[in-house]
Amino acid sequence: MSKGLPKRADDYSAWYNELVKKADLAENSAVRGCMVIKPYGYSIWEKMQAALDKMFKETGHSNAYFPLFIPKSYLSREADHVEGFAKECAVVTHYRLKSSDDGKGVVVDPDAKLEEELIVRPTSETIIWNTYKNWIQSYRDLPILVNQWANVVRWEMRTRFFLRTTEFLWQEGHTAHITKDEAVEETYKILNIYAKFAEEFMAVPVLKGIKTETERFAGAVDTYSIEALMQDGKSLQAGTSHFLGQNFAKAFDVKFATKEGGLDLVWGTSWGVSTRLIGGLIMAHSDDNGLVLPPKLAPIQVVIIPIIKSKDQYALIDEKVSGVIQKMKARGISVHYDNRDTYKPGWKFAEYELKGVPLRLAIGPRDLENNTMELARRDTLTKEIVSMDNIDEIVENLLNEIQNSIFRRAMEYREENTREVDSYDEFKKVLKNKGGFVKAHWDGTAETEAKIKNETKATIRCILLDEKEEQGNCIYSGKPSSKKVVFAKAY
RNA sequence: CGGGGUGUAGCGCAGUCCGGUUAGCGUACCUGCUUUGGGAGCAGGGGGUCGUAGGUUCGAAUCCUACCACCCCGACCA
Repeated sequence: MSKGLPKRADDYSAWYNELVKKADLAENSAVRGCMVIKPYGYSIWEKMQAALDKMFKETGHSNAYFPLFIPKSYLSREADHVEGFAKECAVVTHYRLKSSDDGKGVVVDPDAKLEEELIVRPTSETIIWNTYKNWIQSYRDLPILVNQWANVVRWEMRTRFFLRTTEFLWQEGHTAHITKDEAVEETYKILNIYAKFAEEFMAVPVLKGIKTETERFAGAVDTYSIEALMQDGKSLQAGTSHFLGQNFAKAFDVKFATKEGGLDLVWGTSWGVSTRLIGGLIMAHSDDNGLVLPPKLAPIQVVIIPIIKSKDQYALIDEKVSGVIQKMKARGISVHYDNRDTYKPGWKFAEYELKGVPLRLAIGPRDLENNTMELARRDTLTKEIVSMDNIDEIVENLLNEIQNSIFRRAMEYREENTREVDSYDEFKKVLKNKGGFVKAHWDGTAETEAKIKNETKATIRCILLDEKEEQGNCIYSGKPSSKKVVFAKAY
């Protein structure tokens, strides 16, 4: 048990907050609602970025960068869009400070008022479509497949590390296409990339589905999402992909000359995942001892800890370890040798468990005699003695095994916590006692959705893309329904 | 923005009700020695605008007033 880390069963929320801080992922900053992502946490983000960026590039996308500031008037060009974001925008009104009259500080210079206020981007559709207007004249300019890695600001009432902060980091893709079909296909393509990333790298199983009108992105025609189940039975929207139709093309007058000599509006998509994924990663796998990280995203995959009885053993252990490190590095394994003599082995064991390092190797006098090392798995907390000769191979295989194993465990958890219900009583009972995903018939109206939300806190997370047709009746209104939808309490 | 709570050493807290030595404890930090296969032991040491500003008093962490910040629960949201 980690020192001072609350238990999940006692207080899930406190467990999460303390874990983020104790594992050195992030801390609160002097700025309300904004966090400092510390080096260990940021290196997880860098691993995520690297994997996603590669997948985007492989599917023909390029990175670019658009301004942090958006003229206020741009935001209101698309009616739904501005309505969706207006309540959470930071606004820049002035461009200069001056010394205050008492000489002790600075004040906003009233003479430096901006003619048009600037919005700190909550998302970049407007500035980007305003730019695309200039990039697109002909069908020959299409498609445009651009992504940007950026920060955005959404002024939130209440914030939580990674899951919801005022400023956060993300990638936002913005594409423009000749045809509707091509744009829709792009939307699905990205959704599949997100799902693949979540499952193969994060080891988090996700549902792929389409959002209801209520949950749809402001300005989109359709919003698709991946939804992941956390250990407390709540769902996390982990990524979204939007089919924008011609909404932003209309708002910003983005037209192209067709092959046939006509003039058509461009079709668009946008899609994003954020540092929220780190929150999901933590909540999906970690336990009362600390983080459990999947090897593919762990900043350190293997830590080696020497155990020394007398100082003259250092040299011998260092020599043995350096050979092991060379072999592992040759296989592309990231390994850290912690030979600090300022901490005891037991302290280090606990520390690296807290930080979720997937594998730990210990080497002491007994191992020197036997040419072995002690190998400990973070996910199962099991230990075994292995030979040093082929340790690189053992470690490589075991890292793969851990990656698969924690995915299987998360998948089993999700399966155990996905239930189908046919009555509202049953629905409420499951949500109250167990949580998780609850599949039920819904009449398709926003009114019913809102009432269920008010009464149970559960929302429709998505309608699964591969949901089977099945005649039934809405659990709330009794009206006919052709498909079940997925409900859950959500972050 | 409503309701509740908390501000005292890097972190976690006691002391506040009922004003009175030099503001204390745990942990972390520094030095030394002994230690090292699951968060070491002993000894010594450093570190404080008691959230801010005003007031009451011979005397304020403690009482009064105002303000500020943060946390939790709601409403809003990736």
